[in-house]
Amino acid sequence: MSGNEKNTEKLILDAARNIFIEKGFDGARMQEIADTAGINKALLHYYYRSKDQLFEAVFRESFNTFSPRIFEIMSSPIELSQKIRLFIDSYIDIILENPHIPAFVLHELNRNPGRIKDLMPFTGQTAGGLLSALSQEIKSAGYVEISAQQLMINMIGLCIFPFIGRPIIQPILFGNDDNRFDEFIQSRKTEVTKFILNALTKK
Amino acid sequence: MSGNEKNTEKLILDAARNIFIEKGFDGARMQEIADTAGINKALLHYYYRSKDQLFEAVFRESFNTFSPRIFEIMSSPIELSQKIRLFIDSYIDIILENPHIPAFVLHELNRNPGRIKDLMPFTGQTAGGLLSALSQEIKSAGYVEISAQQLMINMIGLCIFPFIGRPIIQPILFGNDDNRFDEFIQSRKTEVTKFILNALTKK
DNA sequence: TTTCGGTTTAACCACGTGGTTAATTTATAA
DNA sequence: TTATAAATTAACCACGTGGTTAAACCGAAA
Repeated sequence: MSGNEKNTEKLILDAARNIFIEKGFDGARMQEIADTAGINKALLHYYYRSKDQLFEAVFRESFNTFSPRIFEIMSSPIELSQKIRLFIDSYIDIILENPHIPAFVLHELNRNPGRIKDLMPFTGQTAGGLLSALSQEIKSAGYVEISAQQLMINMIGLCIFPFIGRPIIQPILFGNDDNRFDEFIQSRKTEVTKFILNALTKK
Repeated sequence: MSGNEKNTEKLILDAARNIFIEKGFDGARMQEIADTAGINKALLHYYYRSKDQLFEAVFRESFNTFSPRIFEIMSSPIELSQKIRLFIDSYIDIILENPHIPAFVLHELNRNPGRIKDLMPFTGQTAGGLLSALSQEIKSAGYVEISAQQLMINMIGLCIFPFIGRPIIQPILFGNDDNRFDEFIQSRKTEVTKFILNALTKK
C-alpha cells in the first residue's frame, strides 16, 4: 500500500477530465488520456467501455458543477436582494475553482443540444413555479419591471461570460496581463452585484 | 453561364463555414465539407492547401463578424447613452443573423488562445485610449462609479450569452419552445438597453 | 504451493483521417 | 482543329483512431 495507492478508476476519471475539458470530445484522444493517467489504453475500456461512456462520466460531473444552484437559492425564503447577492457570490466562487468548465459544458451542449434532456433534474414545471414566484418578488420588492427570465439570464451571463471570453478579453482589455485579469475577476463579485441591484432599482 | 455558375472557391468556403461552425475544427471532416459543396475532396486541397488553411479562412471571416464594432461606436462623437443604445441594438442584430458564430469563435479561441494575436486589428494602446476616454465619459455623464472594462464586459456579455447558452436556456426557461425563445431574444434589445442604462443611473 | 479472480499489458485490427497523384475533362486561345 | 493550361476527378497512401484480445501479472484464499 504505497503512497500512490489511488484506485485506478479515479485516476482515469481525473485524466479524462483534464483532457476532455482542455480539448473537447472531438479533440481528445484515448491514448493521451491513458498517458496522462499513466496506464495502458486498454484499461480505459476495461473500466469505461467506450470513449462515449468515459466522456459521459466526465460531462455529467462538469454539468453538475456548472449548473448553478440558482434554483435552490432562488427558492430559499430570504429577501430577493439577498438572494441575488448570495447567488452572484457563490456562483462566481464556484467558477473560479473550475474556470474552464463553462466553456466546456456550453460547447458540448451546442455540439449536441439533445443531451440536455438526460441532465435536467427539474421539470419545466418546477422551473415555471420558481419563475412565477420570482416574478412576484420582483413586483413586491418595488423593483423595475423585468421578467424573471430576463433577470436570471442577466445574472448568469454576467457571472459566466468573463470566463468564456477570457482569450479575447484579456489581450484586448488587459494587455494580456494575467494579474490584471485576475484582479478584474476578483472585483467582479461586488461589481456585478452592485450593477444588478442598481439596475433593478427605480429612480 | 448557367444559373448555378458560382465560382468553386466560394462554394467551398460556404460549405466549410457551415461544417466548421456546426462541428468545430476537430469535429469537421474534409470529406463532409466536400460533399456539402458537391465537389471532389481533392479540390479542397487544390484551392486551400490544408484543413488548417481552409479553417483559417473561415475563422477569420467569423471573427470579423463576431468582433463587435464596439470600438468604432464607442469612439464616435455622440452622447454615451446613445452609444450604449446603438451598440446593444446593432450588436444583437448582427448576432441574430449569425447566431452560432459566438459559440464557434469563443470555442476555437479557447482551444487555441494564441490565435488571437494574429487577429487583433487594434493594438493594446488604441484600446487603452478608448478605455480612458470611456472612463471620462462615465464620470462626466454623472453615472455610477464603474470601470470602463467592467461596463464593456457587461454590455457584450449581456448581448452574447443568450446565444451561447441557448441549449440550456431554452429547455429550462421556455419549455424547449422555439417561439418563446425567439420572443425572448427579440425583447432583449430593449430590455438589455433599459437594464444597463438604469444600472448606470444614480438614484 | 496451488489455484483463481480481478487487473494490467503488449500486440493487434479494421477503419476513417488528411493529404497526394496521375490521369481526365473542360475551357481558352492560336 | 489543335495546343495549352486550368479545373476536376478516381484511386491511392501512410498514419492515427477507437476498440479488442489473449496472455501475463498479482494478491488472497485453499
